[in-house]
Amino acid sequence: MSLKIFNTLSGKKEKFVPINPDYTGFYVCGPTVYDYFHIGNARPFIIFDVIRRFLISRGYNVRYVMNLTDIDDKIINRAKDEGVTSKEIADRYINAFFEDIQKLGVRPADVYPRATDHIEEIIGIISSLVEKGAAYPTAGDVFYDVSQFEEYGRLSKKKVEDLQAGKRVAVDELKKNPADFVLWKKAKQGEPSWPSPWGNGRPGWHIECSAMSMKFLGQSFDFHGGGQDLIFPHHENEIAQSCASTGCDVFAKYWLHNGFLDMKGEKMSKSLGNFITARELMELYPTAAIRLFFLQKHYRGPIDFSEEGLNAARTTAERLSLTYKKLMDLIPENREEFNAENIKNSKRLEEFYERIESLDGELIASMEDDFNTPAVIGKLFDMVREVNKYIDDGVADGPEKDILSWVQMKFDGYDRFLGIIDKTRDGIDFERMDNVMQTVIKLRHSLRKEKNWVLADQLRDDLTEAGILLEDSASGTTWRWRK
RNA sequence: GGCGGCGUAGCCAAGUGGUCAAGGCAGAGGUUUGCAAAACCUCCAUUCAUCGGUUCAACUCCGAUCGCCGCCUCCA
Repeated sequence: MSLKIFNTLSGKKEKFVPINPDYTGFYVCGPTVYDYFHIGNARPFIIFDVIRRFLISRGYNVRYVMNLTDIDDKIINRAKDEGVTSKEIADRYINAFFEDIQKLGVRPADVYPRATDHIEEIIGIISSLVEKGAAYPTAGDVFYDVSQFEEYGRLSKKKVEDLQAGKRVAVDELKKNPADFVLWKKAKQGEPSWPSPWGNGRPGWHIECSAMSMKFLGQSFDFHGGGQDLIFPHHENEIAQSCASTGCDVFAKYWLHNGFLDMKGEKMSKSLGNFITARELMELYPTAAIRLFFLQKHYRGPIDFSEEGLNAARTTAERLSLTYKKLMDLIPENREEFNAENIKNSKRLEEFYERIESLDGELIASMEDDFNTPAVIGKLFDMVREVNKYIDDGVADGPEKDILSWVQMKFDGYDRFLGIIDKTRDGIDFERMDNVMQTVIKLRHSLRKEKNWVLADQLRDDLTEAGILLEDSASGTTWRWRK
């Protein structure tokens, strides 16, 4: 099987053919750091990280870059409101960003370039565009001349003449063409600015991504990801700037765009005010549930945010984690290397092995088909049922347990890119807690031996109140946190 | 006005031109259990927005209609 990816540029699924054999370049549009990011913003952070981790697990050497936009109108306005510098605002929310993505189980990018650290590169690109006649300076501003770029509109499938320019926002009268966009903005009084050949000013929004992606990944690279709302104008403009300046045909080869998170049928956004921040949501739901909530839906489709959906995802995540914990508990400390030869004389083991092996193939195939995580999760739950059934039927020492360590390795493999199995013990010193609980369980065991059901039940009920669930089974009593 | 997307069971959500369609949540019954929990088994869409067309065969292809959403302005 080979990896197929839906490319916005062609509007079709395409086979993945890396540009460079040594590494795979992946650029994702990161946050503008003027506030905490909301749960809709979190979607690309999660999904593109999952895609990147899957690529890594398939053996690609991925170089993953996410920019931090640390200079723009919103940051400047916020700084004015609070009476602090733009840099203070940016630093504050960059720190918050790192805290939040870590809690969301998102692996850090390899590089997080900041716009303000790349003014020199940005000016370099603008200069070359001006030299080539692709951009024109006016009184302190520099605009990109859309009419000079034939391919303009290819990504978004828009024609410049069909755009309703000025319908909602007045067109800057300095522009030759309403679709032209600003590369360099003339400094206004009291705003942060940098010197340039066109006077003091600051970069426009789109140019930083061209500058930083090409600096870290080269003129042509494999993947460029972002939200669907960035297709136009942001990504269209990035292509125009980059290709006009370097003369290369391909800027990013595959363009990936995630769908939106809706709130009651409407896009969640800061401007509509219908948002909930990621950090607020993480107070209410475990990370695994939030990730599952996103991954149970294909990344290109819309998701409707709902409490019911999140609650369902929480129950689902718990089911998965419980099975994983069962595996862990059954596998001996000094596990034997699983050898498929050892199961040849057991029909039961052979069947189990083949069933898991076959589901494994289907799971990976689904992931390779444009990262179909909902189908992947479906296969994973087929496995969960197989494993639970297998365990329910009883597991003896030896090959019967060894095969479970093989299954656990499979699960670990999937979770290296999905990140939906809760393996944590909520930060509590689990060793000690477990020692205490073993004492309690022993005590209750003697009560049950005496058939003192009243006390035994009360002990269990009280523990449930305290947030700890006791579960009795033929092989003994186990405990877990109540969610 | 232009462009793009979506409409599958109570809810969420995959999928295929040809055994009347994965998985999850919720629900019903059962097995197991001292009870509980977990787990397992069974049931839960003759139907895939509507109407036409192509085809031996469509939910899957084409057209139209209705409904919803997004982009064309900052936006993940």
